Amino acid sequence: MQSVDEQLQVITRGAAHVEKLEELRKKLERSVATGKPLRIKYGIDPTGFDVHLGHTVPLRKLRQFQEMGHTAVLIIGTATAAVGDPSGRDDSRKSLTSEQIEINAGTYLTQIAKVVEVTRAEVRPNGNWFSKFGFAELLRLLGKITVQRMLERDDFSNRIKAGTPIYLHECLYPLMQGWDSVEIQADVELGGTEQLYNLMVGRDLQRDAGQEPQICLTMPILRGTDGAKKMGKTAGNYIGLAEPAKEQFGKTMRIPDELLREWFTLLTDRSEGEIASIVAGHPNEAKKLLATDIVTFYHGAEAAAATLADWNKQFASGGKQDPDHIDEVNIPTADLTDGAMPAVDLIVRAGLCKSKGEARQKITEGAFNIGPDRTKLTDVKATVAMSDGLVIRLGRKILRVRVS
RNA sequence: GGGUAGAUGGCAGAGUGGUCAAUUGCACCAGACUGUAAAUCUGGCCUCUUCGGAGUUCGGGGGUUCGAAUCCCUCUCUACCCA
Repeated sequence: MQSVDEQLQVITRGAAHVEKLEELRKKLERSVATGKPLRIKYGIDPTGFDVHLGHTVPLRKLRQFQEMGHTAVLIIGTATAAVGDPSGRDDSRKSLTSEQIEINAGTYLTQIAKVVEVTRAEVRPNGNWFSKFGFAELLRLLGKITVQRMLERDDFSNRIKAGTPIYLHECLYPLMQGWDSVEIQADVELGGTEQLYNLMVGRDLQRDAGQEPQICLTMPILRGTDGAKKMGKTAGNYIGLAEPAKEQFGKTMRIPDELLREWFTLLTDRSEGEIASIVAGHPNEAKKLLATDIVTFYHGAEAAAATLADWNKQFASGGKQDPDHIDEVNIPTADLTDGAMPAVDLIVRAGLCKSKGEARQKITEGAFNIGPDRTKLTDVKATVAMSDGLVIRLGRKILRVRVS
């Protein structure tokens, strides 16, 4: 096991806040002395299907704890998902049915496994204890916190000001999350900065239950590909762990330059000094490196190299070439007339445009071209002579047609 | 329980009987420029179209009218105020 100072250095890298650092040091000292690992809690609510890079910020931290020999405790919020976390929200969450939650929980775990060693972690659905929770226990839990304290948090006071509703059950959420900490006897809980309130409730409840309060370790919120909003499903600015290498790479290349440092810090293990020198260089090169790092992590070094090669081939200044790996679309011969097809139909069939009208517009704009010499079609009524393997392009999208 | 104000395209938000497929902003897509970044400019952004138009839209349902997003009835939902 590494020394306390070494561990502290790893733990605090990239972290936003540690509550409290001194207590953490004590816990680590004891752990090193006794050889007993700390219990590191991280909770995730299965509210959707995609785990994205934003989630990986605390997850990566959890992995680092694992690498140092501590125990990761993953709380799957099967019970809390039904309530919905009000943190950082300006409206209430839609509650999910238990079937949805069940399905989501499964897909979440397989995705999380890309970051954390799930097989070595304790996985605890919090429905396990909340389903047995009695009304008397609930009342006792509710008695631990005042309405004033609940309402003073920013999320709620903003919503009160804005006039958006706050439902009573949402107030239950922090208590439930805090109770999870008691159930699993957490030493440290990880979360985004917006989680601080919820994490602190855990401390209170643990103290109340006669346990040593957990350390609250918050990580900065990762901004999404737009560089403005928090990465999330609703904002549509996220990169999913399950996305293909090409998508992850391309999306990373399109992030604003200002995001580079933040992303390097929170999404890679590179040292601060290394990051500083990378960011000082040309942003385009820095982004390629970042994109390669990310793709390597989720798809392996080989895939990353291939994706980078494709990228360079397609976009490197000078000759524009087609990448080696192009997605394919199948067109049955039966749909062709004399071996040809109207360009407009082809574009829609290939999924490059949503409607024929849009396809016409794009053709007029000169966005559509085909074949090895990039013949630009500008006539809305043009037909395309179809041959197997024909490459069609619309803007930055590129597809190979398979005729069968 | 009583009262008031609302529900318009992905979001915000105009429109209050015909000139409304619905101003505008954001987001989004494409073109030019570039580093497929940003910024900027241009075009587009319900569907179909023989490019003349045509068809379905303004919470749901029903009605008035030659004609409704706009008026009436009703249902559903939401916020605010009073209790």
